[in-house]
Amino acid sequence: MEEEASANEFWEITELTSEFDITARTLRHYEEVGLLTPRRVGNQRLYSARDRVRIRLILRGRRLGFGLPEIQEMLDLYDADPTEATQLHEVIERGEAKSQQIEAQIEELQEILAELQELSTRMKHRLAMITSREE
Amino acid sequence: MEEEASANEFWEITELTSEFDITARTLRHYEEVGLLTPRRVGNQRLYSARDRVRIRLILRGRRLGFGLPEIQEMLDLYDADPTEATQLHEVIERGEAKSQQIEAQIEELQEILAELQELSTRMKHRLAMITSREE
DNA sequence: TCGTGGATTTCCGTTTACGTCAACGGAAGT
DNA sequence: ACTTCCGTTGACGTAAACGGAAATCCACGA
Repeated sequence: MEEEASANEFWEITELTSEFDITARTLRHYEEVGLLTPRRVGNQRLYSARDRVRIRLILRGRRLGFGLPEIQEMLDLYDADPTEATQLHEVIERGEAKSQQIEAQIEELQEILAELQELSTRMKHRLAMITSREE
Repeated sequence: MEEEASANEFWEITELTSEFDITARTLRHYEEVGLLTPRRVGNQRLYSARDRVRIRLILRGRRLGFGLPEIQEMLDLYDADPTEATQLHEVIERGEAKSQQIEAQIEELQEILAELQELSTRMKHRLAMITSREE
């Protein structure tokens, strides 16, 4: 009975490094560039649930080849809470721009996928020819 | 009447730089790492139609965030012309592995897309609220 | 009080994918 | 012959995204 109170609201850095399989250096780097802003107790970092969500989003973006500034933009979109109409317009515009970009990206990936699958079926046919001839 | 014969079989480097909007350095770099192997006339590079196809594929891969070694792998798959059954198996395996990886990538992109679109509709609703209240 | 283990800061190193000179070459027009 | 215009080969520079080592800090238990 020492810290069970307030139900694990925060996480230390090493907990997250093992959970997400990244290094502490990486988390500190994300902080350096402004992607994360964990609380401090003394000089020790404590990450909130929101931070964890953001980490998940960042890593997904990285897997997909996005750069950190680009990921920052997308996080900004999620965070946006505009009250004025003009600001709302702006956020909607940027969101739809990103959407279109991602749609294009999906289409290009689907092209590659189709080509790979066609390749695969060609090779399978060829394999069938060979093995039948070899009997 | 000086070079119309054999119908523009090859391209010089600057033709390609303007066509694909990349620098000569980039093309030479792709050659350094083995992605391209243009012919030489003297020490001047001449790119074939096949080279142009590869350049297109390379640039598409780059847009999608793939690294050059990864692009090399995919080009190797397209180039593969295996005759032995074991080699065929290998190519098929690698091709299907890449396919699965790309499918996963597409799914993650679709998640992002869905989130962005949801965000957009939320913002549009909010905008509608505001503007109607302001009349 | 000491040490020990974990966290932090600082700073230099590394990889990838080119950018950017510098120096030179060869063909083409004049 | 001279300039002009690509083109070439080094060789070094650079931005992004961390890696890794060294030195420091610091709470906690024996």
